[in-house]
Amino acid sequence: MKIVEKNNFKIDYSKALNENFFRQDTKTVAKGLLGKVLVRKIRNNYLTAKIVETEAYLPDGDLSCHAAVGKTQRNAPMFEAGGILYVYFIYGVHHCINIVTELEGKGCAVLIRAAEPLMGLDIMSVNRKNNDVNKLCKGPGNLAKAFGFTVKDNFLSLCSKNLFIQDFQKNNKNDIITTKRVGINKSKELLLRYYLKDSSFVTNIKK
DNA sequence: AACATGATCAACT
DNA sequence: GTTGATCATGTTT
Repeated sequence: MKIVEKNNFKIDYSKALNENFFRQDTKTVAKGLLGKVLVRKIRNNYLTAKIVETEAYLPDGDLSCHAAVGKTQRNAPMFEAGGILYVYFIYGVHHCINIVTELEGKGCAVLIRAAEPLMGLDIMSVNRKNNDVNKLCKGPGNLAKAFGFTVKDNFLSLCSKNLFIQDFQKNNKNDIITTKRVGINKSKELLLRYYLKDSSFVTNIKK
């Protein structure tokens, strides 16, 4: 396997998170994913980016969670056991990727909202039709587009050599900011958005 | 009718 | 530079 390295990050499948990580409490997973690296291999190329912003969507008391309406064709992946992908299409234009959490039947996930591109920037730029590194994976729609995720990728395992989350940066509690979630109208008062304080790759929210 | 968004453009500091 | 209006567009309710 070709050695690939960038910003002190080196792909190492032995450091991939296993199912047990994703099957924890959703808030724990959402916070825990910050600083870790999303790795996807497509057509023998690696795309990698450090996760800097997430949102939790909870199985109980969260009307904004897609699973709150019960199991449907669209949200079916959310009811599987944690550790797989849930991708949905939104506003007729964008895809958003989520990592399913907790146990089978629960209905919850973590939305990946932004990441710091590390490797495969050339391919991400082509996918995005944009060369601005700062913005390649800024925002859930942009992130999914940079990585080439679509609804066809629903149910994909996040514990495979072609798609996994690699342990990387350790955060202090002070490094993580917690706020209300973005772009929702139900259960909007819940503080379930998390991001790394000093990252310039987090989405800029306008009030 | 609403939607877990983003690009663009006009008008303003 | 920033801010706010507008729009693109498919799927779900």
